[in-house]
Amino acid sequence: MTAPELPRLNNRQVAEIFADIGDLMLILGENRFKIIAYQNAARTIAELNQDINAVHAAGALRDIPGIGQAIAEKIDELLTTGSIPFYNKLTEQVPAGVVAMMRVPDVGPKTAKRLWEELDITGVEGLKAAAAAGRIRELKGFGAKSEEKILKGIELLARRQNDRTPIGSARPLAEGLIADLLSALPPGTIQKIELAGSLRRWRETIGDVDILAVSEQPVAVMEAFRALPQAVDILGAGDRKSSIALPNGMQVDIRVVEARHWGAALAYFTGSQAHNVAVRERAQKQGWSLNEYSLTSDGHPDFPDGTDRFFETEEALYAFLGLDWVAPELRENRGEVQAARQHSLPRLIELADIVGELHSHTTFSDGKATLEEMAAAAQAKGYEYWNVSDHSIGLGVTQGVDAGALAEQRAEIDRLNGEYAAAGIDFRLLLGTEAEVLADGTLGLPDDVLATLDVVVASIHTGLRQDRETITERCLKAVRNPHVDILGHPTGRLIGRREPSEIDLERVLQACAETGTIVEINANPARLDLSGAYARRAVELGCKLAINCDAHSVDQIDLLPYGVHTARRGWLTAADVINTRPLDEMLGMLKDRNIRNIAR
DNA sequence: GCCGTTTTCGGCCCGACTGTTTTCAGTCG
Repeated sequence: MTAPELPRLNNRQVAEIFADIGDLMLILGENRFKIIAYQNAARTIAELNQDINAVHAAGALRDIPGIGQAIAEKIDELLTTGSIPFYNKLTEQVPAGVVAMMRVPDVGPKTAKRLWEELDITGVEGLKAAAAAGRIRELKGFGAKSEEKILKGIELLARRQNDRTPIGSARPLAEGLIADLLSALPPGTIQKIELAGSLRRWRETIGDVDILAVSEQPVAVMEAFRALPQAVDILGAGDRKSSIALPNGMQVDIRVVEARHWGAALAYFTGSQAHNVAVRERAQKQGWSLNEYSLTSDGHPDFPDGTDRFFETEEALYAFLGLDWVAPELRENRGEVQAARQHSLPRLIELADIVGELHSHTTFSDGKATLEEMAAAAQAKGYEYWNVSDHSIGLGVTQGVDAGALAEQRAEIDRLNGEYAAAGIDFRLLLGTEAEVLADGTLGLPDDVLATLDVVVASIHTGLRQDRETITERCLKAVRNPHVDILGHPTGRLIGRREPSEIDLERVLQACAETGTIVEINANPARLDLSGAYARRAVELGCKLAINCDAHSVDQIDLLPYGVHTARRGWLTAADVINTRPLDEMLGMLKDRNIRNIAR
């Protein structure tokens, strides 16, 4: 008798189960360090850049930091039998809706447990009704204000569709807030102000916006902040710390510190929590306790306990602990603290390293600007080369280029390149296409047409719901086509709106490494595809990458920083990215057939 | 439950703010 086929669980689904275990244990009041272990495991699995099933099959679960014997066994149970007895026991003890109540701001495990046990409330709906009916004040330690807070929290929860906001929405909002705050105060009130938290680390989604400032007049800053027109709600109002809610439900926290606290405070509020813990452990070993203001001696042989050391910059703080300064994008406790100690952090790619774009659109397909307008904008931005890569025919939703349109584009590009050359401008247009990878893995244009182009990007836009084997084989077929230079937005995800396809990235990236196909980091903040984590994996497997804006309008050329910071989250250096290279060198890194087309 | 450049046992970050308290527990980041 063979075991019934189990549905395959992806990393996110496995991570959710372990996060749920952590939440259930919180409510049941289990040992907090065990809870932290489950929470860490959940986070690690969610951010893992390899398929958990593959790691499991290879017997390498224990190699994942934060996964020990007990959790490895539970993952094994889950993947081989489809369930975890330990987890089942927990869910039997706590009604399903009780964990969900913890999503309401200010409702934590203790509160949720009391609401359930003492008032028999087992869900957010019941909580809302009880608060509205004034039943919660019956509990010792709760009053009318608690009910108000709960109702407000539920409202806030409903207003934001997702827990986290894509960085592409959050960053402009946050930058606007800072600008408005500065203009609401007399010049000089704020000496320093910076985004901290996940925005400074350039995570792809943002929970809360964290702003850190230095000012001699913290109260004035607090008042101006809470009076901002974007504040639909005041969630906290202290002398040095305040929180507001924005119309989209996003929470913004501001904190004002003294100038001498800046280094420790910026490090503290940039996080991540896991990175902070690792740095703090390092400090402790040296006899220092680290908080958001300073290092305080605690068991240090040379300083009496309680001696403070202040740092005006992060660099000074890290240096004091014997660490190189760690770029915020790396602060996820993925080996960066050890590398900082060994002075082996990579020299990360920077925005200025990018000299060319290899994926862009014009009115020949679904772009908003003409070829000439895009070229002028690109040239004005200082690019050295620019690949025009309109959608090929084959993508149903938009008009695409065929051989005739490509000939037209070639003529226009030749004319413009001639003008640049005559004017002594160091800028070169290339002709390519974003070839549609059709459902069977063939491309939207025939090979003899692709062979005439300078740089071919191949992308999947439709059929993203194909099963894992089908979409992987389809993509592999495109990658193995000798005319395909770049694999565009490999997973097809749209952050917060569409999950990545089920594609087996490990196999695809291996094939890219073998064939010399360049892998794209699509800089559009809705995509960021590959992600930083998978970009790192791609480099580990021997791939080269390209960071592309995929601009459909002149404005979208400005999205490049999202791509560069994503690459930095993947520990990438300029050497890993081909469009940091001068034109000839870049072309030489493509599957080599292109050289003959471009040399003239 | 995890982990090790003092440890295979004994640790595991810490302060601000809030609400309901007369000294603190809960939540959050």
